[in-house]
Amino acid sequence: MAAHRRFQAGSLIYEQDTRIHQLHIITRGLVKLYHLMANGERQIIGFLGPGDLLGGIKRKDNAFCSAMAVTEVEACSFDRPRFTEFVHAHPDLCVTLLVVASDEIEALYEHSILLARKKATERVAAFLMAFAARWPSVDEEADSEAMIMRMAIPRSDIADYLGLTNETISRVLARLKQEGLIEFRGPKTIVLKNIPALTYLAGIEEHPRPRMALGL
Amino acid sequence: MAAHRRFQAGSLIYEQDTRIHQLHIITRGLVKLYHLMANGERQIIGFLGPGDLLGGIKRKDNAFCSAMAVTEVEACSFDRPRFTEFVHAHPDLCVTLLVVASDEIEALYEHSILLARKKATERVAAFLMAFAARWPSVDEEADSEAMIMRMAIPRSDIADYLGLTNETISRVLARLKQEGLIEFRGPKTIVLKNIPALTYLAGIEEHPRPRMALGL
DNA sequence: CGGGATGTTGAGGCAAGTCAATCTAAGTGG
DNA sequence: CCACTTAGATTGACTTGCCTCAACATCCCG
Repeated sequence: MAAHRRFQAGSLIYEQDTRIHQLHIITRGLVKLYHLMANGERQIIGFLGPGDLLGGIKRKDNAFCSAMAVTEVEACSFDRPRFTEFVHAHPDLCVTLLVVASDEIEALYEHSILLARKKATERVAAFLMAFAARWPSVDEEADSEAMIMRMAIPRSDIADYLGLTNETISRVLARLKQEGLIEFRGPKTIVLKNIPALTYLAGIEEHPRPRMALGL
Repeated sequence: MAAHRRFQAGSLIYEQDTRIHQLHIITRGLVKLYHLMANGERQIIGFLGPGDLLGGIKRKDNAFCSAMAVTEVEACSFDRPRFTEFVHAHPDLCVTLLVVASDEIEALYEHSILLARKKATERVAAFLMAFAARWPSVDEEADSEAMIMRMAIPRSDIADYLGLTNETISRVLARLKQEGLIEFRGPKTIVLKNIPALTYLAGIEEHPRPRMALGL
């Protein structure tokens, strides 16, 4: 029923406005979901990683977003009709998926607030904390509370996710570095030196519990 | 199992960070869902009307948003534990709810794009069209393609929903009026005179099909 | 017919966007 | 292994759309 699939970095898993044939449970790597607008602008809707469910449960067959592998990705893939069948046959699974979906809705509420009301600095801080919490890519620094984080994604992806531009991301990161909250080991590796301060900047009321994310 | 309830305009149905006891299917009126931030800013997450499901299906018992009746509201209300039981016992209902939830997620994707990328004019145009489509409050104008719309909500609610300020809403509406796309019959009643132009301004790719919305 | 809530309009400021010029890092082929 | 190449990142100067603050107008309800 399920097949193991592999996508190389940069490859499209499915494309906006085309039919989705499969549903994937990601086992390795990072996926970005994005939507292209008529004018060519791109909005990144979310990122998915190991344990997350992609290409979901929806009425329409056509994708609202494109899904692209950021790093190399491995997934366990199901044909949609067979999965739908399976869900119908297993009520408990269906209830579980409903809870996952409601968690996703709540996460989107929070992201709406970020996009609608937060300033660039707050957005970037929130992103760093959320990313670190969800994908603790590299281990903690030996001596301190710091955390070393490998960012697979380029600045422009962060920008398109946060509703900013890559220039603004650069400037904000530069300022955070200057203030001693973060540090670089090359542009893709960031050391979070002062996590409480970043959390405060992010304006986070509550620490996000780990959850299974869901992408359509 | 279910009880008919009535909420007067302006009353809280439930409050952010408090326990939700009931779940409501709205039968009349308009509800707004909003979240207050630490600094006192308010973001309106969505509006719900007849047929929509409020106070839902979620892991946590605590509400992320407050829900407030905008107009007088009538609803069919269920105790949460009993509803959960009922869902477990009726797999088909569960599948239906899953589809509703996925529609909601897709709608939130679109709203994220609006908040992240659209300009004030586009946001307002999109809001007018969406509001008119979802709650065709008053009939079409006899002679033309125009549509008369009664807006129960104040400018500040539109602003907080679109991530703008009430001043900006006023200015944009003034400009749309000046350009002949809309017209006023008092500040709460708007005539949509040129729907194609508004749709174009909104940058909508696809007309939203009617759907059941869901609020947490 | 007041008076508070809501809506409109104007002037000025600022955060982030835009455009453009480097700078750097990570490959790539000789 | 090193020069070359190119995509990505940074930094600076300038612009702009929306916010802020403030004054005024209008609506609605007793």
